[in-house]
Amino acid sequence: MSRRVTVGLHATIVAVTGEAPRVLTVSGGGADAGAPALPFGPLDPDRHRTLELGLRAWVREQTGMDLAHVEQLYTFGDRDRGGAADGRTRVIAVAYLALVRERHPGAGHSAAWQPVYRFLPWEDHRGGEPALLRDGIRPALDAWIAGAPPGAARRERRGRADITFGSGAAGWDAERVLDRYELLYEAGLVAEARRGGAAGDGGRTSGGAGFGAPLALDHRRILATALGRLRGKLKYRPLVFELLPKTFTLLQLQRTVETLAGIRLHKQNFRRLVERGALVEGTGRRAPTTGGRPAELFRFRREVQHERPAPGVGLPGLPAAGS
Amino acid sequence: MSRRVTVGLHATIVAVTGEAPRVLTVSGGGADAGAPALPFGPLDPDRHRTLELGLRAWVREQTGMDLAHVEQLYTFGDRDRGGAADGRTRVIAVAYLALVRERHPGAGHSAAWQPVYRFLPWEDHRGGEPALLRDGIRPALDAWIAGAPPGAARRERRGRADITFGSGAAGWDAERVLDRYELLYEAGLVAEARRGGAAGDGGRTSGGAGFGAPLALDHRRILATALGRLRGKLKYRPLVFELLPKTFTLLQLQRTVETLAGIRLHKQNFRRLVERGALVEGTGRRAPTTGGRPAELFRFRREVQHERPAPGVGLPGLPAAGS
DNA sequence: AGGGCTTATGCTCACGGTTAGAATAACGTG
DNA sequence: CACGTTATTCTAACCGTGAGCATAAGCCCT
Repeated sequence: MSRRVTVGLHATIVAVTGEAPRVLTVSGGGADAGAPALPFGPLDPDRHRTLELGLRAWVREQTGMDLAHVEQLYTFGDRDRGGAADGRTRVIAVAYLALVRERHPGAGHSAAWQPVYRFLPWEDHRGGEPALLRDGIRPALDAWIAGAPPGAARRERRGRADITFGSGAAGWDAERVLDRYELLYEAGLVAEARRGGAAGDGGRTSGGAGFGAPLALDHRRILATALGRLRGKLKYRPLVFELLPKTFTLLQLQRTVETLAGIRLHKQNFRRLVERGALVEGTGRRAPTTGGRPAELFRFRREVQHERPAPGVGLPGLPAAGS
Repeated sequence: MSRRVTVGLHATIVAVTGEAPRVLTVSGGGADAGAPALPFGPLDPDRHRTLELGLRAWVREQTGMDLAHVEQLYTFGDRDRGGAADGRTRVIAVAYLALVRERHPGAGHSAAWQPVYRFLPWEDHRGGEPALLRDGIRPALDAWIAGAPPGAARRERRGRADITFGSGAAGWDAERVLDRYELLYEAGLVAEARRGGAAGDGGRTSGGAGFGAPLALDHRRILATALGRLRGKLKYRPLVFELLPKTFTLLQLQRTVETLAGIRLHKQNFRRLVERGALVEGTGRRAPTTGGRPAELFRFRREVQHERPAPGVGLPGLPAAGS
């Protein structure tokens, strides 16, 4: 007897406040042991004219929030990804990334902002390589590597770990968020890997409950996809400005980028890049001083998008785009 | 009464032969006047364990072809995108890009290879800017721009046209394939815009049947998405090698990249880039001569993927990745 | 008022990669 | 053996980036 197909719309809503990227979560529904979830709901084929409109409707309902910038991320459809109450429905998930400025979860809703790096703690390298990586993850990965039969299989694991988590020659590539999460998943080092999926190693490599806080369903995978995409896109699209107030100082701008990219940037060079790219223009006004020389307030020049092909803030490793 | 939801799996299968990128099509089904279609079929929630496996199954059935490299592109779900026989079913489309080496459509199938640039003729700039662009598209776009009320609205159209089709300061950005198709669609300059969608201008701006050959449903939009993604990804992923025989000359490699990117590259620099990136290694053998000094045959070094973070062939405009 | 602290802003220098060609090598052909 | 063709090597100018020094402009303190 044929199963039904349902399409779920999932929103990764990101804001930056207090030098931390945050994601909006709702209280996890049912299946998993109360892990928080991303806002989501099924596509209503009658009421939702487009997928994106359906997403906006669900988000408004669950969080009271209107989304500005929204983009599609990826569609997940494995049979075992969960999300179905019964076994008779096949649930496809279309995941979106949304960026918002405000911070009010909308009164009367159970939505709450959570720091992104609670779920992906190994991704924040602003204070150097996190201790968790050195003391927890790398050793666990080494064990996972050693768990493979010697020879090609083991070299294969070693190569993947080196390239995704950066080691030796290859540095840390901030964009490989999804690769890293998936590697940890396969190695049985995140809690979700033990919820029914086929963990490569049976999960025996890990000691505790896995690294980072879990989310419901495959929502942490979606979050990893979102962060990776966001980091990549910062370089060639002026997305940061969706997260900032109308006027801001260059340091605020820099901090926001650093917060998302998870790395520190050279101040003077960052300033040069932004100004040479004509991404901002100074308002004459200065910001309320915070201890030093007061900074000028800038505003985003929306026109750039109609002037240059790929305006972005430029992250190290890859030169800024636009010949 | 609630409509049903169906998920369609669509494949953009690309190969390069004879200095032209080609896409595999099947004879268009039903609705549209026989325009060719991409291979596709509905997800069977019972039989297809993952979306990608479902796609492979449909492609094998319709074209007798086994796919190697497959990646997801985008999910289309607008209510008016068509694809439903009756009005009672909501059809979501998950589109994929696949790269293949071979050229045999598999005997006994109606599948055929079509040059990609038949459908997107304005995208091939290898011989300089195509005449169609100068004599056909730009004038038509100018008319579309002039059709907007003076002031902000008109400036808006002008800006979009300039940035997507490159004009004046902004050069031609090979990756903006989708932007260009969508602009032409909005301007009523492609045949699909008149099949029921809400064309911005009612289509009155265009003379003939629209630029480029149409495909069934929204398949030309999918093709544009695929080509744009492919062009972008060439830079930081060694995808070209999926399209080449096991050994090849550097010129063959260059021609394949040029073919996809739609632009010509500087020979000496291309060679240096590829060699410095350690993407290939020479076999001692030489290629059968074609008139000049015989070229050495190279092979792809698969190991690079485990050595460097973002190996690709590098297109002009954006420097090659990997610091 | 002046020293010291803090953050903002301006400027320079070296390095590495890219662009654009010139120059040379190796093969077939008339 | 000169010539046309394609392959391969090398150079020189240029540009953007990475890193750090130097100066400016506020505050707080004595």
